Amino acid sequence: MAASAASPLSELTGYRLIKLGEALFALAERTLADFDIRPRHFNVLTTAAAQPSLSQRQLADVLGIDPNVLVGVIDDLERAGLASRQRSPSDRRRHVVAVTASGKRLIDKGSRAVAAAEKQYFATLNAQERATVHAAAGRLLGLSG
Amino acid sequence: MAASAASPLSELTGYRLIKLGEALFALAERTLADFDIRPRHFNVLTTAAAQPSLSQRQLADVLGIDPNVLVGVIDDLERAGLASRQRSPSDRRRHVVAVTASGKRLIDKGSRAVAAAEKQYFATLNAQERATVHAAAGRLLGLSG
DNA sequence: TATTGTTATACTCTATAACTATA
DNA sequence: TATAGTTATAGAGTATAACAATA
Repeated sequence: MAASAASPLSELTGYRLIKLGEALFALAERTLADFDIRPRHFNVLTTAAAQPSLSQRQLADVLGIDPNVLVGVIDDLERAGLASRQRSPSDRRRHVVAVTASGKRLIDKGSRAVAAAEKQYFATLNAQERATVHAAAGRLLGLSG
Repeated sequence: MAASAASPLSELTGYRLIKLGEALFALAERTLADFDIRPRHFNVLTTAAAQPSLSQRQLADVLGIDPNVLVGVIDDLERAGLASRQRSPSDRRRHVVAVTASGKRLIDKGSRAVAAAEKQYFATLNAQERATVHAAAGRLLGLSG
């Protein structure tokens, strides 16, 4: 039993999942570092690409991050040539975030790399275990899929 | 499918588990706030209680936190009367962390509260799903249990 | 000289609230 | 006046390295 070599809390499922989340975030960070992009930036980029009509405010709402944080992230993405701001003609207060061709290529490459890293990380789980974890996490998070 | 209402990354198991970990950390924070203690402090306290002979350095190693951070945590625990530092007679450089009776009572109450909060949080999972998630997380983290 | 605990420092991240420009 | 984006500021958290006491 691990309780003598680690925290007694590691017998709690919630504690394990907190640690697992931290480990997976670190894995994402390492994996995406090969493409000079951080997880949050990659998340913003893929979401903007999937929903090209979103304003910064809507993007911030969808991703659950503060609008002022998004400013810096999009600054970085613009500087790297991965996305660009475009004023909405109908409401000139709004900035619609457009992903460049370079940004889309990075999404493709990054997604493949992250999926491969995940597959390796979860290699000790069989197909059924992995499906259960995936579905259970989705249900607990209130995702419809 | 959730992809149109959230990040496309939410189809990745790793992304879901990162978000799940964040949600569970927030749940632990809210639950333990009733006892005026934070998750990290509770973790240090329970580990020190389970292994009374550990020095601060060993405690830091076991919990994977920096020794300088542990200083502040133990300061807080001492101030709250939950633990106390005791110099090791055999090596006067070392501080062994002793948990007080009050600290042990808090461990009992806090553990019950956290377990109850978890049980409710995982209520939508059946017994087998929950067992699979628990075991899978343990295996991925390299726990022996 | 090496190690334990502590302190000091700087850096990152985040949260809040002003500020501008548009509506 | 209200909202979108931006900027400024302060606070929390963390990481690194210097430091005093002990080995």
